[in-house]
Amino acid sequence: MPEMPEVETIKRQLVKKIVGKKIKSVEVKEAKLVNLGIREFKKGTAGMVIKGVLRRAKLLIWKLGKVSKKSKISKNWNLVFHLKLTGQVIWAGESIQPEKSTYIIFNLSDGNRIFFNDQRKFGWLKLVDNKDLEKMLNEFGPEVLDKSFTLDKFKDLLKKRKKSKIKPLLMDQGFIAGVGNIYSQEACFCAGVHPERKVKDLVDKEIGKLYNCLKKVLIDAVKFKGSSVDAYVDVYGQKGKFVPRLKVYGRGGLKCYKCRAEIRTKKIGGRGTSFCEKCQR
DNA sequence: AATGGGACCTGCGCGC
DNA sequence: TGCGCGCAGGTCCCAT
Repeated sequence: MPEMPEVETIKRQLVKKIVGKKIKSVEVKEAKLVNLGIREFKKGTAGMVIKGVLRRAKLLIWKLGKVSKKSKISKNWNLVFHLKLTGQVIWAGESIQPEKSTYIIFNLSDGNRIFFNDQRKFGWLKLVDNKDLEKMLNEFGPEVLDKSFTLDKFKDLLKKRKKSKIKPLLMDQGFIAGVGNIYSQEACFCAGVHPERKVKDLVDKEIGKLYNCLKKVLIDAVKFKGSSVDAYVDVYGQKGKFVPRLKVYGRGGLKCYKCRAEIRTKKIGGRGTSFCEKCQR
């Protein structure tokens, strides 16, 4: 399912393909996936130029602008995507056809198209102005790979959440942004920290390890274009290559790569969580 | 403040 | 073969 590395992969690919392109028309086949009425949504997106593509947390953001006759930007909108569990953003040239789960189609004026697919229909697209976008983005904690996210910053944030279990906390988007069920488990394994450890019981050395591991895991996952569990594919329909490198996620009942003990799976904070009881204390 | 449960969806794998 | 069931997970909302 798409977490930061998957959305980042999509963003990087889209930057190369659609920035500067104009949206000629938009088709919406499932009204509940967009925040406005279909007519309004189309009105706000068709005719706009894609000025940029960004990512924040697990959100994909298209900066839209309309160029007036005097070639001044008259209106600025932002199209925000959340892929949730099964959303896909597909770059379709002329030969790739929509499928059952293709609910939104952007027809670009160069003849190419972008599909938004979502087999479970949990994902959404919201057209918002700059002010609403800012409000939306302010709800998130820091980006793990941002240079402002220092070890001291991480420690400060942890001080406010002493009673939390560490693994669900890492998935809390208001705490830090972009980490979901896969990479929180991987970071805990990498740091040798049991996912149910309370923040207040973590010693400095463990916090340091968690900090380094969070970054390492995310950097590596981006490098391998994410993990294709569930429906995730990149803009070209290609699977991410990180799954074979996952150490605990999805490995319940298998042997720990480090100590050969059996990986356990347990519900923690309502989410399936795999870990090695021997390596993670 | 933190946790637990349900809701939203649909495809898949399991057991019979 | 086919059916029904439970499960999966990101996020929000409500309750304890």
